[in-house]
Formats: sequence, structure tokens, C-alpha cells
Amino acid sequence: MTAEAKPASLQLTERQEARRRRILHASARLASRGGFDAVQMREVAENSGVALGTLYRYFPSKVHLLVATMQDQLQHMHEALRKRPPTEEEPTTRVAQTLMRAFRALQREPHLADAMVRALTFADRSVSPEVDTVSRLTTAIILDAMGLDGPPTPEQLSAVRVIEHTWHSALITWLSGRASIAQVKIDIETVCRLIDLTARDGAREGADGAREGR
Amino acid sequence: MTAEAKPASLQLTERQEARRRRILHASARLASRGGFDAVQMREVAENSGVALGTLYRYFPSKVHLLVATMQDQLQHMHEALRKRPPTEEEPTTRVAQTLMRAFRALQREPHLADAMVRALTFADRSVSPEVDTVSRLTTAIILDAMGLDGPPTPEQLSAVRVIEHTWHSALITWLSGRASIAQVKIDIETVCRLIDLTARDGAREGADGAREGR
DNA sequence: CGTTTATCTAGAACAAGTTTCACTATCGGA
DNA sequence: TCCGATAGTGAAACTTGTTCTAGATAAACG
Repeated sequence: MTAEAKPASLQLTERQEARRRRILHASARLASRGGFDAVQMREVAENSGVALGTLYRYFPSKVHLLVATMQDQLQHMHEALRKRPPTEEEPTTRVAQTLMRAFRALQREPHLADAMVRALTFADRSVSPEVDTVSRLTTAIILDAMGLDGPPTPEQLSAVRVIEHTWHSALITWLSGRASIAQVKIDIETVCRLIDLTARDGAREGADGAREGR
Repeated sequence: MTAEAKPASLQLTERQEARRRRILHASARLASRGGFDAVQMREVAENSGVALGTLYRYFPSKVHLLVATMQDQLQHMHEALRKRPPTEEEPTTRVAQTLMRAFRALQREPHLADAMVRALTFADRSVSPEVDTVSRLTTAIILDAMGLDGPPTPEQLSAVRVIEHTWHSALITWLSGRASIAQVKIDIETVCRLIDLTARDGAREGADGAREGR
């Protein structure tokens, strides 16, 4: 894992944009078939009609490629969610509902999910910017689901971060067969209760305010 | 990633036990030096005075090896924590304190932490049993820190699961340089408040409700 | 247009995880 | 103690991610 070459100049020509699409498409297709291991760089190159060297110019490593694939998929999901926002009343349930919806979408392509999530957590520092983009996308989805009026408070951001942690990790335990779907649901619902807490705390004052010592 | 050969018969002879130790030791040493990538199977074999084939008989893949290494380290940490249990009063703070202590221990060997955690989250189904063992160990540590009287309620177990999720995921974001130590601390403290929630929900007033005061 | 430069291609080469094979050493039981 | 089964050794082979090289193409620009 060395990887540094820049992802091609910032302004892509039309042909280049098309190549990029073909690559991402091939990547997702192979991933859907057999997960992380089935995404083989030579095959991605071949399936997208591009030389191996070119593939590496666009995505400097397999992990980069799969994280980019995840960005792509998340973007789609974000749009889909925007079109049909959650129906629930309570922010807590809205978030839980949204995440479970996303989860069911992943369930439909478990191998693809496997490839993307494994890449995401396996990514080292050289992929940080890309992983960060994914993280921001996820955060945006959750914040959307919360349906806040104003900007989120720091407490709410913390809660969202923790929800995200739980989301990723729960996904992994499910993908590796160590947790059932029901279990994931419970975990999601459990962590979402943190939102209630921040809501309550945000309006705290009177009640049991003074906690947390030394 | 194929890996299946069983980890040698259940009853190890003395020499075998020694081999196993040497291997784990070499693994940890190499990991401490350069993280996941620095643990090269050929080198582990050489450094522990064992043939490559033998190494693979003991640990059917690099990930198996590193997860086993993590088991080992966790065991040590569990013992260390038993000897000096957390000093705080509140279960919530006790857990947070314990996890931050563990976290600081990992900070001392960031490369080793990197190797172990990356292996853990990268592990596929073939490593599930081993990963599960690690998970149980972690759960035990957290439950210990909570210092419960009786057996944990289902809600409490859910909270612990979520704390564990957060712990792993926060660790990853720190290891890949996307979150600061302070950030991790906040996340841990945030998720630990779930414990308050279960306590409040689980405890019907009277009995052990002498918390709030102080 | 013609030239200069960045991109792309084909394919070889390299690195590290994993497997295989032909032997040898060790161990547990008759 | 001797023997068959099991475990260990050493080295080569295989797989797949990654890098490198030389030549063909396409783009940018005067």
C-alpha cells in the first residue's frame, strides 16, 4: 500500500469523465458479484476497457477505488432519501428509520456492501480525504433525517458522530455474520436514543444538570 | 483470502505452546515497529524460528494471526484493569475512564494498535469465531467497569454493544488520522451516557435509586 | 497544420500473502 | 522400543495488488 499518484487533473475531459464512470461501474458490478475479493484490479481494468496503468492513474489503489465507489453509491442514496424523506414525527425515530432504510438497501447487494465497507475501514492515512468525504456524506444524511431547524449544536454533532460509528461498526458485524439484522436494528435504535438526550440537554437548565465531575 | 486449516489440535504440546508464543511475540514486535504492513508472514516465520508452512498451520492467515495477537493483548489489559479498577463512582464515568485508559495504552504503541484494529475490521467470515472472542473480551471489560450487582439487563447489553461499536470505530478514525484524541474522548463520553439511560429506564425508583443525590 | 506534452496502452516485473510438495523430525500408542 | 500418524521444514509456485517501461494517441498551443 504505497499509492500517491494524483487522481488525474482536476478538469476532466469528456472522454476522461466517461472512463471514470466506466471504471466505477465495473467496480460496483464486480463488487456486487463477489465482494471485496472479487474486485480485482486487472479485471476492473479489462471490464472498463482501460489499461491497468490508467486505472491506477484514476484510482491510486484498490481501496481508493472502492471508497470512491462508496461515495458514488452514497450520493445516490442521499438523493433517494431526499425524494422520500422519513415519515416519522420524532427526530430519533426518523433517524433510525432512515438508517434502517439505508440498511435494507445495502441488504439487497450484500456483496457490494461488503466491498465498500471493508475498504472504508481498511483505508489507511493515504485515503483519509476520500474517507472523510464519505463521512461527511453520511453525516449529511443523518442531519437531514433529524430535520433540525437551525444549525446543530455541538452535542448534537457528537451524537451524530457516535451514531455514525455505530452504523459502520454494526454494518461490519452484520457483514461478517456475527450479528443478525434484528441485532443491527436494536443497536441502531439504541444509539439513536442519544438524540433524545441531546434534545433534553439542549433544553436542560432545571432538572438534573450537574453531572460529570473532575 | 481462502484460509481454513484448523489451528492445530486442541491440546498443544509444550513445544507447540512455545512455538505459538514465539509467533505471537514476533507478530506483536513487528506490528509495533511498522503496523499492519510491517507484519510480513515470511518475516514472522523467520523471526519466530518456524517454517512458513508451520506459521500457516498455526494461523491460517495474516488476519487470523493479528486477531490472535489482539486477543493476547486484550487479555493482558483485562488483567491490568482488574488489578487497578477505575476509581470513579458513577458507572458511566467508570466505563469512560476505563476505555480512555485502554486508549492511552494503545497510544503508546500506535503501530501495534493499527495492525490489530485493521485486522479486526478487515476480517471476513472465516475469522468470525476469533473476532467474536475479541468482542466477548471487550464486553467483559466494559461490564466489569460498570460494576453491576446482578446480571446485566438486555438494555444494558445493548448499550454495551453500542459502546463497543463506538470504541472500535472511534479507534479507527483516530488511527487513520481523521480524529484527534480529544475527539475520541468526546465520542466515548457521549456514548457512555447511554448507560445513564438504561439505568434510569431499568431501575424502578425505590431499590437502588440512590444515585441522583451526592 | 506541426510540434510539444500529457495521457493511454500493452505487457513485463516486482512484492507479499497463500498454497503445494517432497522430505524429515516428533510423538503417542502397541 | 518400534511404527504409523501427525507436525514441521525448505523451497518453489501461484495469485493479485502495485510499479515500471517503451511506444502509441490524443490534447494543447503556437
